[in-house]
Amino acid sequence: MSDVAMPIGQLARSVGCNVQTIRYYEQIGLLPPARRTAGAQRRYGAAHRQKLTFIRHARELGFPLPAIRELLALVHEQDSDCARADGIARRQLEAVNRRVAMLMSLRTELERMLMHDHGNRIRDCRVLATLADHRLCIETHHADSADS
Amino acid sequence: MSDVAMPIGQLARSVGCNVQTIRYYEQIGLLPPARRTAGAQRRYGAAHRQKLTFIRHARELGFPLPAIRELLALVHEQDSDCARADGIARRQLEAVNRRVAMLMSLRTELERMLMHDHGNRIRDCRVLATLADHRLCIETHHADSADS
DNA sequence: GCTAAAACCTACAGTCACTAGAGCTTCAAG
DNA sequence: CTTGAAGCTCTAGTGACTGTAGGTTTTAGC
Repeated sequence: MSDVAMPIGQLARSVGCNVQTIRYYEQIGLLPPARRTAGAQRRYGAAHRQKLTFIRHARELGFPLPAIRELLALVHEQDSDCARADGIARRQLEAVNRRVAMLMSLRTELERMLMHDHGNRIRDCRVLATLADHRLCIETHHADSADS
Repeated sequence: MSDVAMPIGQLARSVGCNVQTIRYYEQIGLLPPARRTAGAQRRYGAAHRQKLTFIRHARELGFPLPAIRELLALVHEQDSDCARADGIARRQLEAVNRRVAMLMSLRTELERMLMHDHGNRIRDCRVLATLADHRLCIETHHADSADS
């Protein structure tokens, strides 16, 4: 894995994403354009790999691309205030908390559906009955924009 | 909320989704086409509302539309086996479990990032440092197809 | 130097489950 | 009969990629 003049496929393997994703990031301006060989193939160095690692890690943590763009910009303002990065992370944490809470209640509901399903004919199927009638739910689990 | 000859907006309000969504469901064949007035406006009855309620509830529980299509088909086979509906719900439960597990570890990671952030200049920012270097994470939190 | 295969390139379409908008028509109340 | 809300179709856009077609470049072996 030589850092110097890496082709795109090698970079992709080394950070664990796929090739199209890298080209996509370049296309939307998240990654700076790579330098090219005479035959117009992309070649990457250490700087690009670091940036891509940062992006992929943030994506794994669920940050949306606009937030990542902002975070990347912050990295370059070494002397500016950290509060903005903290704010972005905090908002992300809140979003994660909302999603966890909702998923937990969905899980409860699904487990309840499955546990109480004693009929083996459709007409006695608790799963289908529950889906057909919201009143059979204990908890409320309304998606409030925390779906994605 | 008279059940007879409801226009689309009223149906939408009564199940808590929006109008375009209903038209979309009809377009992709998830809801049967509504009957129309002379002026080609859709009018719905109780059967449509029940079906739509079922669909929306399943969506709130995170079922993807193809799974819902299958569940809807099962409802009409009153005498067939319940196992298929159970299987669908069980797969959905597993997906929810995977997502919860991942989100919990993301939350831990985000909390850790925020808790340890004592520098107020970017160069000491734990949030940015963690994103830049995966080795600063305790837990692994790699998204394995449980992202959406 | 030559060949073959792997890897690369661009450009565009598709995914999922909607959402938004333009531009027009119909309905229901007064 | 008028008016304004609500309806209609059609098309495009969202986010974050993924997949495909059809062509070019690179690289390894001989």
